[in-house]
Amino acid sequence: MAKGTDKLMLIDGNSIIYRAFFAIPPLTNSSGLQTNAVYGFTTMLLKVLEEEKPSHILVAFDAGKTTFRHEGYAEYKGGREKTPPELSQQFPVLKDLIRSFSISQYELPGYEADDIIGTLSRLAEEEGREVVVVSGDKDLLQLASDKVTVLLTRKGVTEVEKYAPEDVNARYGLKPEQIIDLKGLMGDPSDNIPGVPGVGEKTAVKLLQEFGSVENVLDNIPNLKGKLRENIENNVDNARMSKQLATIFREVPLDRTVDDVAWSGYDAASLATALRKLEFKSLMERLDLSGADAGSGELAKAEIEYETIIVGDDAGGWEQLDASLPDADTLIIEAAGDNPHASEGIGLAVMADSRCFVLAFPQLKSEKAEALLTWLSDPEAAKAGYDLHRAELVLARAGIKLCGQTFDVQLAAYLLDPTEADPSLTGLLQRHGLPSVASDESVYGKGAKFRVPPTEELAAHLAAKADAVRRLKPVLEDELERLNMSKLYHELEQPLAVVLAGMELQGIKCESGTLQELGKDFQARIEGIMSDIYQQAGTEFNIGSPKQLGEILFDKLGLPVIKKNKTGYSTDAEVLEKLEPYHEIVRLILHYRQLAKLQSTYIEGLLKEIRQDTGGKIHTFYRQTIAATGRLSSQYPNLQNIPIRLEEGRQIRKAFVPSEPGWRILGADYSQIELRVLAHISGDDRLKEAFLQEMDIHTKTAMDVFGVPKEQVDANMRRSAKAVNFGIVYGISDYGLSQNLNITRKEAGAFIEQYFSVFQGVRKYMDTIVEQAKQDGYVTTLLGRRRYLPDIRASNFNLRSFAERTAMNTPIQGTAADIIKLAMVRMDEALRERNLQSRMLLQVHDELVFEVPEEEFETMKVLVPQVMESALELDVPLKADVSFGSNWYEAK
DNA sequence: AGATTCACG
DNA sequence: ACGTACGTGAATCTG
Repeated sequence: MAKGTDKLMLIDGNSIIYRAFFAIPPLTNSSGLQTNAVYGFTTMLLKVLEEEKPSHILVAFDAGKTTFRHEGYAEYKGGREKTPPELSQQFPVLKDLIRSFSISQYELPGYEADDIIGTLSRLAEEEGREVVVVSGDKDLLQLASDKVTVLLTRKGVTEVEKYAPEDVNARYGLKPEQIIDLKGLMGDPSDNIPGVPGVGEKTAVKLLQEFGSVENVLDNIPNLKGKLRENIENNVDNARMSKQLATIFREVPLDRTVDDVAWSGYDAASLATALRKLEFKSLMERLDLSGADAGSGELAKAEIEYETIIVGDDAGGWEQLDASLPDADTLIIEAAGDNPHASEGIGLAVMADSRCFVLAFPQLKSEKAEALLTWLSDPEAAKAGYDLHRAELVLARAGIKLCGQTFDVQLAAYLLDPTEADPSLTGLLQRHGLPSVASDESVYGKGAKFRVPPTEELAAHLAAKADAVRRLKPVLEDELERLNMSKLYHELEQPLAVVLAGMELQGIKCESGTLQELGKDFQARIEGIMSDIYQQAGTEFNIGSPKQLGEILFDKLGLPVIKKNKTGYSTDAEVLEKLEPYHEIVRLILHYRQLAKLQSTYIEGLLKEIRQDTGGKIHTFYRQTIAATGRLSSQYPNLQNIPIRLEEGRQIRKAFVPSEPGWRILGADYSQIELRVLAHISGDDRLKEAFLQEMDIHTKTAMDVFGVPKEQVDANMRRSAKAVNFGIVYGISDYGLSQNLNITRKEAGAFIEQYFSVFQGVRKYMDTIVEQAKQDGYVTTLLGRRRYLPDIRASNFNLRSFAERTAMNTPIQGTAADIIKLAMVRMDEALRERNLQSRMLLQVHDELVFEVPEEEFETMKVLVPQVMESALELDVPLKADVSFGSNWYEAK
């Protein structure tokens, strides 16, 4: 869109969306979302953009329910119909769309959109700029001046009427600044502004033409007569107050300037994607965007703006590659298989300006690859890529150190929407309306059909990926900036990726002998229990088959059915525990299950993962882009769920030992990090006090909830309080708590009520966060990590309730994740700075595991908790407990 | 491939 | 009235 001369456009978002909602017949897109108000707003927006060609734009919104106007007059806007849910649903949709237009938006609690517009227009006027205000509300006419024009929507939203001061005069016979006097006299039923009864527009205008202002009218009451005089006499205060209410406040403390809202047009691709999602096809055509949208079916052919050069000992091209390396900035590493510690490299692509160099992976061994290896390992050579964490591991397995990772589109995309199910480059491109690349599956095949295609085809695919990274990078960087996550990305997640790769490559030593010994023991007991079970059942069957087990328990033995699932009887542990009193076999089955799990998942599973080539170590792979809350996850194998709760399983931890003689395992875990985070973000005084006094939090909760002194808290009370605390963190419901404590829903409800009456700040937080999620459509952590909750406004009770609990839980769990991630990055720095040999090996959500040489025991015992506790300053102290052991079992 | 079960925080 | 606790990964059975 052509850039206009210097002109600021200020749009009254609330007013226009309301108008549009009532003016446009209900439209619904295929996913059931009503979009009429967004559609109406957009058509209006396109029209005014085209006609006015502004250089700066801001859309202002009302924020929250109460404003400073309510302080003087609580009934302000009272008696209004509640905003229909079909409309309030559309607010977040509209706000997203405005973002896709790259247009600024602003709202500030306590002020209305009018006030924001009034203030920014004043600032612009003072700078001598031209201003256009767009609204459906004629109150805004008071802003008209020789610099400020007001566009009012007329029937519907697409037609607008232009008001310069002389137009205001022509229409009302008044000067713009008299509009507030007009309101003062005639009032405004829609805002519940009283005015003077019996005075409508005509009388008000007549009075103002004679006396000029409300104040002057009031001074001249003696000169009036009859009913009019009586009405005004009786409503002097009303008139004054009404005028005040109608006056736009032009001194709002904005943290934006006119320059901040500069607009240089929209990005066609982003807008196309957004409009396609909304199914606004006519608008896409009107803007000629169909071609800009990669997801539109008829795929826009990517204009190939780069040259693909195959490099290799047979193909040549080394000199050209070496000459281009100073300009190289994009790297793709392709490997076969999901586990990067056990994947063969296929190839790599390096992009420099308009040249993309592609090599088969083995070419890295060529003596001509020296310059390339230097580039890969050069921390000063910045590299963008896709899943560089994985790339670092694959390269490391080939003996090559990767440095200089500065931007990873997969990681960035995860921060922008951690719940997006499709993390592939192909999916990412589609969502951003960029030219697509072939899916890996279509190039390589899947499962048994996996094959590496001929060189030409492979090269084209890798080059297309490198090109895609290059296109995505600026788009994602902008989005991170806009959503205030740049710092989170560059200072936390990106450095963490490198720290994780280091931990994974280091690995943790695991003694196969210890596992095998345990396994023999488990095996003997499993066999014993199996024969007992067969005896009890009177027949042999597959105990591991829930179907066969169900038949034995419920059909043959006639035990009561507690719960059913899709496929038949449920036989999970919860059900079996309830069945224990009925038959001896139940206890045996529970024990069998427990041992079978240990044997298959932990003994056999871990044995398979021990690598001889790295000295009997296990190398997990932490995934940084999976968990919706910001937590890490661990795969191949999962080292975040090694047994601990039951003693039999806990023995497994004895196999995890230091990799050097004389070293020890150090475990450090945060104490109650989630409840401490809750104390901080809710600001609840009692909860904060509990942590400031370093009390046992569950005992303290029991004291407060049951209203008894410490001595009278028995084990059962503490257990209940503990369950309530868990429930609070998970987003509590009476049903969930009742299940956990095996009590009635009513009793659980009473517990919760009692808790909230004591911890009122927590109740307030829970209410506020859900409300905020409904308003914004997302929640955030302390570091600004964001999670969208599309179901928060669902009419389906289950979906909505789930989203509400998620809204309560995610800021807590996510902030705890932020904190330990920060601690890990700092810990890595601290180890380097001090030249320590100790190594950080594992992270288990609130725990870090290290291996430490003897001479560093004392240092680490102090350093680790110090770094963990100071990772982020909260209103309550963070606490980390440390312990040493000769294996992971003992470090408790 | 999807469901079930269970290990962890 | 509605019926779930929040977040993961792995093994196994089944259709």
